Amino acid sequence: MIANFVGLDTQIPWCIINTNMTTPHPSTQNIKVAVDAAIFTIKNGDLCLLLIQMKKSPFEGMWAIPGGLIEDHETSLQSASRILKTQTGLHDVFLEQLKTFDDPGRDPAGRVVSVACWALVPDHQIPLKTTDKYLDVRWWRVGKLPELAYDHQGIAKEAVERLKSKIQYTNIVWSLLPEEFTLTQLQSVYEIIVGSSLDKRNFRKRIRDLKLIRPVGKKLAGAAHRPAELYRFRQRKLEYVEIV
Amino acid sequence: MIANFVGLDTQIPWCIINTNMTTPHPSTQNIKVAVDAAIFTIKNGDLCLLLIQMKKSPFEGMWAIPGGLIEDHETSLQSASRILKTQTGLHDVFLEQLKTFDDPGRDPAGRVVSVACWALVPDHQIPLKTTDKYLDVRWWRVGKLPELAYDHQGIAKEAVERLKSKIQYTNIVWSLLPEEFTLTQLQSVYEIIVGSSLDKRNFRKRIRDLKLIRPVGKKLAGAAHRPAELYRFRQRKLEYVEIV
DNA sequence: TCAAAAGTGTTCCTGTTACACCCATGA
DNA sequence: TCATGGGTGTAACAGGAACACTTTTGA
Repeated sequence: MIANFVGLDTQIPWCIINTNMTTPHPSTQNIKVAVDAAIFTIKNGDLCLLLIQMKKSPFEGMWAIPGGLIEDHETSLQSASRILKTQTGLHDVFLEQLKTFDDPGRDPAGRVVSVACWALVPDHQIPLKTTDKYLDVRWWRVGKLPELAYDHQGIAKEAVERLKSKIQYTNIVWSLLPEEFTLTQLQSVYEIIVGSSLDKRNFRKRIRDLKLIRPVGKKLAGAAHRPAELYRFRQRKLEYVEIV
Repeated sequence: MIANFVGLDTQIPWCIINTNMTTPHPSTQNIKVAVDAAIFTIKNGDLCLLLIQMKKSPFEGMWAIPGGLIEDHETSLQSASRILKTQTGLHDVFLEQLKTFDDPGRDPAGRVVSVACWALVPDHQIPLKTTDKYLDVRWWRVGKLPELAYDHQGIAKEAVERLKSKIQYTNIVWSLLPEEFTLTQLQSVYEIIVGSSLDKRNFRKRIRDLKLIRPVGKKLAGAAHRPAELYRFRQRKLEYVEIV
């Protein structure tokens, strides 16, 4: 099959990265491990990211993605879950690892490797909790983020990309919606995230075929028009869309 | 648009994860940061993973994905690149972050968070380098891996999944092939990774449309049949397939 | 002249896109 | 009765899948 491959070029190897060939097992390693949690929601028709305003120098007054050092006994996801609960009071939402940010210069205070996680929470009325560690906590429209501390601009960018991509082949939007919702609400969430409008009939056909949601049997009355059927996700946990 | 969302259910929150609400900023954190590098190649028609045989207790004699603590001044990718060069002598290949493995119990010797990376290298004749740190180094067929140390079975599994998925929408196979290759070799690599055979005419049509490769203008003679045209990738770096 | 792999187009089918009208309700 | 958003089907199109024979070489 793959038998007659041409041999590898005999070019002289050169090194892209200025590697230091000392032993990779220093007895004392001076690196801290943190978590940053990019928490998204949809508010008033916009995708929003939760940011905290920093109290401590050198980023005093600047906005940042909430985070902190992980504890010796917890995983990064548990740590992110803790941050999520502290800031929003929410739990049991979509939350996963994004990427680890480990540029040696990313934190001016010292070497900190950060495992970035991201989460999706439904729009909710519970007020955000300002702790004494921060000056303020707020939802910011993803399209109009302020300048961010550390390398958090990069984290935000990658998280948004992941969201846009993952919404296409999974059921993660369950975590942005209330338990019961209408098809119009569902479509609206997709439109906000992908950033363009979708055809109503095609959208409904596709959603029906995916079998991720089921009708509840109730209608949402109270508006001056035909009441909408309510739906629920079959699973409120990550499912991949079946590619038949 | 998204204005008339139903309010969030008033169910009583319960906690999935047994979070410990002590301060997330312990002054002394006792966690080490490592890198593990899952290095793949294709040998004799099989997808293979590079494993080292461990010297140290408690995994003495067991096979593992090569890795080590990262140094204070380097990123995880630089660290992985160093490992890659040490083991294979290669450089300038596809290498990216996979996921961070951080279960507190994953290393019996203490808390080690590992940033797993993965790489693809072309089949090459350069012998693998056994250092005095390991008993042995070998390529193992991915379908027949031995029992692995730590949580390396999980790393291997996720890396293979990522490879199978990423081959579909990027040009990463450039890193598994010599600089010049035939369309049959290219198809063979795809077949080995996806695990099923592909139609020759459809494959060539698709590859032609993707415009990732270009003919070199040479033919590979020497076999008792019509000589095959040689091709090169336009870019020997990550490109995403254009979805027209 | 034979064996072996290289190379090349067309038809069919399936899934995606485009598109317009009636329905149920509250005011 | 009117304004508002909810709800529904079909026809055209495009991209993917199935499929077989001729070419070029070395032995």
